[in-house]
Amino acid sequence: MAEVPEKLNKPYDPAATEGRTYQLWEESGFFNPDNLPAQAGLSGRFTEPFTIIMPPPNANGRLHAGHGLTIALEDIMTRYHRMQGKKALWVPGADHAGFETQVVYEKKLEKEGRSRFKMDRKELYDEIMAFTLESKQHMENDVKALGASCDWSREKFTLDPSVVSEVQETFRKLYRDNLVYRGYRTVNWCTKHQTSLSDVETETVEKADKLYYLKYGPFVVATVRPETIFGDVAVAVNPNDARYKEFIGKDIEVQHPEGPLTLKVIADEAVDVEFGTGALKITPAHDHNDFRMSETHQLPRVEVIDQFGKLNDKTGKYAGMKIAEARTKVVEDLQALGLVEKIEDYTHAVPVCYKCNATIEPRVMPQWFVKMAPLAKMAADAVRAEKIKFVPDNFEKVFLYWMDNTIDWNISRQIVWGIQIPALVCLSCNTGVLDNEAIEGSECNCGGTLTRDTDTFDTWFSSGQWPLLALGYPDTKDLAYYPTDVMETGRDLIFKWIPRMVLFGLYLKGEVPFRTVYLHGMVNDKHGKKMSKSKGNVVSPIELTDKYGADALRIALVVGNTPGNDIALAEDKIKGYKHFCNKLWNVSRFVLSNAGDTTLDTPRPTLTPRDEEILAELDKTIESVTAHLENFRFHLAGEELYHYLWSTFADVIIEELKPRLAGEEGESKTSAQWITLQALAATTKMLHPFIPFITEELWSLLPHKDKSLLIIEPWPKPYSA
RNA sequence: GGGCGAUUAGCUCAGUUGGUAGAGCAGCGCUUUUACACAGCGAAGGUCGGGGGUUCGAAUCCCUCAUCGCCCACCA
Repeated sequence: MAEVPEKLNKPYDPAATEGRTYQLWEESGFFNPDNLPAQAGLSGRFTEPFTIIMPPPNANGRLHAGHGLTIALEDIMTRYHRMQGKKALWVPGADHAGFETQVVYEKKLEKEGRSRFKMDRKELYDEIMAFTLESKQHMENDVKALGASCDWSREKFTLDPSVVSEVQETFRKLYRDNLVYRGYRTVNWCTKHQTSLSDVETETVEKADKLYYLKYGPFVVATVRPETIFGDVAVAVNPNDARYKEFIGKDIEVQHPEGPLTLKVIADEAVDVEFGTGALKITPAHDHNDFRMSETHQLPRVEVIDQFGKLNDKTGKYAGMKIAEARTKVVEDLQALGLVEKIEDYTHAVPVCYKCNATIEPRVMPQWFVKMAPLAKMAADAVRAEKIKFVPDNFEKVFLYWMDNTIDWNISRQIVWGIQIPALVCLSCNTGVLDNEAIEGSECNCGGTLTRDTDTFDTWFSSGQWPLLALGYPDTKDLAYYPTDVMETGRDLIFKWIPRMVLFGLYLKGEVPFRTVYLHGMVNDKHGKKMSKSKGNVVSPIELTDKYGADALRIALVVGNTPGNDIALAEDKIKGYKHFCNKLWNVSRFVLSNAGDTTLDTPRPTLTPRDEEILAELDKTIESVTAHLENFRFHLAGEELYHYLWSTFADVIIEELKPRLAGEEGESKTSAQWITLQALAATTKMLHPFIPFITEELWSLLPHKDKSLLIIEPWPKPYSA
């Protein structure tokens, strides 16, 4: 009788096993699809590609729980398809995460009593680079600790020289195709971080404010920002508003503490007759809507607030005051002049910086903008033509709504940490040209000087091209993996990231970047509350891995988690799945200690009718689990395996076969040994994508000659097939 | 103001095409007898948010109401 492997007599110890197993996998080279071997008796394996590009984690810290889910799901897909014989490629990456990393680093500088505004551009860049490269290593180790079977030989960093040059080349292409332009318009300005932000980098918060009704020439206007009165250039009314018809097109005189203003009365459909008094003061330099009206009606733009959120010298005695202070003072002075009719309480949504919650100030600046309409149409058309499938499918509607309602995308950031925009700009006339189409320092058509644009790209400009960049584009070596199969990421990126990848993929390569988008929900704390440092409820996936093993964490994250829905991650649940791993370990111990001379190579013996039933039940499980995995129902696949192993295999089959296994040598005993071994092997294989470490370890202990690593074992097929 | 999601056991959540409700944890009881005390087994626990409809049959499909949550939005 075969001896039970010594290892099985001790409880499974994830901490002692996982590192060694991961090393075994890496040494095998099988994470790299180029190395997947021909297998005896199996033709056609490892020829057809299956590709996932990993959303590159930010290289500015450790992984969080959401990353754990990402790794678990993508690894399940990659391992499943590899076992199914696909040439599976999962490309890892690291994101320099421009603004986000700069914010992280600024906090570090603040703690040290330093400030980026006092640092030389190069000095700051080099320091953040050193910090990022160090963080990147920690991040990569975390990804490995979770068991990710990704091809490290193909890892890409968003600041790799080849990536940088290709991102800049895309900008030049867009410029030549007239899809990017230098605009002078209001942008979302963060006064703390001293940079503009795209719309998706702002959040809106409810704010209790006051609505001031100001006597304004013959009108009364309602405003929450009386301090911008010095920048007013017009009064707008609705063309159909009978009350004001007589004033349209005329000039009026408006009083304020710094003297009278002469303003034009304009008519614009955008003015809501119902709101306030139906008359609106227009401040083009400090309000997005007003700016738009200034374009339609050719109005001047008078800036009265500077980049630090202080009133400038056009405001007379208010110059140098911060907005809040100036507002109080201006209202007092207007009241003294009898110009305030009434003040109402008013709650409205204001945009804030998504990192520091500072109120976003609309500010007129020269910046680069991507013309979105034609690109968005390509993306929307591709989705309408079902080139991309969404899981869950309701996200398709969200995507299309977004693509049908785009506004031009501001890609200039006034930060050093990122890819520099390859352009020269004229500070006199605000035009810009490509860096390779003019000489730095040369004269602009307007007589000004062309200087190097110091701005960097919005990080989503480079991330948006990631599926191609990660495959080494424009190098064609790996383009056979494009379009990729699945893009799996958090549902919060449906706006920030997914659309940009789709439109850049189509624009650069003429093909969608992925065939399926799988969106997972947010990983929240055990009460379903969002994890945040300030609440102190953040859990680290690595701490959980250290405590319960990566396997337990992975399967706990996946089972019970439906696509698109948030998950409440309780430590108890992970503990429960650690018990499950323990169960699998002990089932294996029992089966192996009773296997006798039977191995996985033993030909199928004569089975009893009951054995046939057992096999039929296993077949049903194989078919069902396979169908779930093919259709992105990972939570159901995991749950079904859980039930099969525990409630069926352990509780029923093993208990029932115990007498036969303990009985006399003979056909009945042999068939019982054969069937328990087969069921155990099939279950171990099917569980491998979910709990790769323990299953690889168990596989190494199963009696089977010419055994390879479990990661390239063929996926089980029904026995009746 | 729009859009989306949720409402199932004490808590957190599953339930793929409609066929007599499931998991983890908590609580209760039992058990170291061919695996499992880093436990196992068992019992208990739910009129599946309310109402209406379709159906032989509805947690599942349709309508409606209520409550909660998320996202988007140029009513100053």
